Amino acid sequence: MRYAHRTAQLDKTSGKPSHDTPAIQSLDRGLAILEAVAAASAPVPLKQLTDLIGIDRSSVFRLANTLRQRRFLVNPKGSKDYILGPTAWRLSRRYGRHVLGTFFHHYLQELTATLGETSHFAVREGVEVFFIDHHIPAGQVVSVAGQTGEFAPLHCTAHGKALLADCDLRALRGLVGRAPLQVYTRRTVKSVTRLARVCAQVRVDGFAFDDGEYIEEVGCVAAPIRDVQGEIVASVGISSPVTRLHTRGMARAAAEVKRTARAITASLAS
Amino acid sequence: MRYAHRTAQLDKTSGKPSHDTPAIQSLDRGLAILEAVAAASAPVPLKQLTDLIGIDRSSVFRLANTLRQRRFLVNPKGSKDYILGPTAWRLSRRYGRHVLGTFFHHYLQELTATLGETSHFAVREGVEVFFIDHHIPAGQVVSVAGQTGEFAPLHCTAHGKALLADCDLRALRGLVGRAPLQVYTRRTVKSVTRLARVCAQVRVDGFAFDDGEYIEEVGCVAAPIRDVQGEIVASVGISSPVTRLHTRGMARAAAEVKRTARAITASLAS
DNA sequence: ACCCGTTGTTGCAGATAGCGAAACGACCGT
DNA sequence: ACGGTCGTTTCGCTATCTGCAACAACGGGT
Repeated sequence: MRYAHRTAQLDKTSGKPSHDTPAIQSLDRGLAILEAVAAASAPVPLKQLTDLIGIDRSSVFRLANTLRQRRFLVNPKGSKDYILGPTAWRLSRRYGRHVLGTFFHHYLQELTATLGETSHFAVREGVEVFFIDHHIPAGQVVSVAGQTGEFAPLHCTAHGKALLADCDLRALRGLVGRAPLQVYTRRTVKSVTRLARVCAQVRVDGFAFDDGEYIEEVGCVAAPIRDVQGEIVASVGISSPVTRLHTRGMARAAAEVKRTARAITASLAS
Repeated sequence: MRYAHRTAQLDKTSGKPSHDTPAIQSLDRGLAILEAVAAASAPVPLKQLTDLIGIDRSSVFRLANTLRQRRFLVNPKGSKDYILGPTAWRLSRRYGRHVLGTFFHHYLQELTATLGETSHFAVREGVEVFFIDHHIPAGQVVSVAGQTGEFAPLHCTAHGKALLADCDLRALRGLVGRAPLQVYTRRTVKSVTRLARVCAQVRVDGFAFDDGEYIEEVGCVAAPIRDVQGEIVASVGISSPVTRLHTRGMARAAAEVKRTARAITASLAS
């Protein structure tokens, strides 16, 4: 097949051909690539795109590369294959808000209200944490910025550790490889075995925390959200300046975050 | 500002400039337009895009037009302004699946399982129904195709009427204008006043139906989903070949759909 | 009603920017 | 080590995009 099913220029309501302003070739092709990646269920190698849309590999490469620069596409952990990137997500935020926002955002609101800190939802996207929604406290002088649409590493963030909670050493190795973990601050967990122990602890505690392991000044508490089968599908948590997290004690935050996670998990089971 | 904040070629993890394959200009510009529209909260006129990205009107027009042909952008009811289209939505649904899918899709599964018909979620997007998820029955010889990512009119679909249920005559006039309603089949509701009466009935019954008012052969039953404040935020329903809907009786379908809607509404309140 | 400014749309010709071919290089399996 | 596959880069040609400018469709003011 040539490059994808262009909806044949028909005005849906009337059937008359809409005036034929010719398409911009490279944009059109680029969008075809984007759709192809979106349609695929697994990371897509360049080759596959090439014979899917039927033009030269070099062109496909450059188009895909442009999409990557704008983060419509990304390569999972340095692989050459393509998956959808955060910008693609941002597109949806208007719709996404309608839905996801309407349905779950109030959990973030409540969490932020009771704790006075920025709260987030996150999911695991390949080997990274991906933030899908946030809520920022009103009238708080200093607070952590929202991160919706951003990626963060798994091994040194509370969300990441919450999302990894069910992993054992083998699973972790499979995910992050054998290489030593990227170090961001003096507190960053360096070894995978250590990380595995942390995960075990998260399973016990029901929450994970990050004490400036990723960004020196920022601490975080997060808990896993599970679906009906008990699988971890997302995480909810709060971010705070480390100092404040210490002084006010993380205990209360942990309790509230866990409560929220449980509430959401429960609402999924109904 | 020139056309948007390109993420300056930095490989996030290492800070080294990623190998500088130059971007495809037209694709890059097209994506800039897409992002601009996504970022905006209201329909965007061409002019605005033009001075936002700082190139000639004609180019912007042709780029935007290409985006429209692929339905990344659409013009709300014949206006010249741009909003995000269904394709953009489909992209995000890949993420959306992770979330929304995991969280609510099972309601559709159950509904489809008990009734043996295609089920949908929809939201109101401007003056149209927008389908955000669906589930198709397995092993059913004839069933209605899924419509995720598609638009449909409000006044002659079950979903539309469910979404409008709380509207009175004034509200309806504000939404659809004074013009007579577009007629699709002999059954289509033609007048706004009539529509208002139907809405009142929906409020009483707790569900809406469409007896081939939009597409001759397709019938549909839908019920509104409400958020904590009681506002209608979405709808859930099933589509069926009209004949089957008649013979099997719509009563059972209505009951099940209402039950599902109530369950979701309840899960939002928790 | 007329005009004028603004904004959307189409034609055109020139030049740029995108294209394919081919060379290069990285990687894998045998 | 070698051959094959796939990703990346170079290069020169020309198809394709672009900007200009004319045209058309509004809309608001007088």
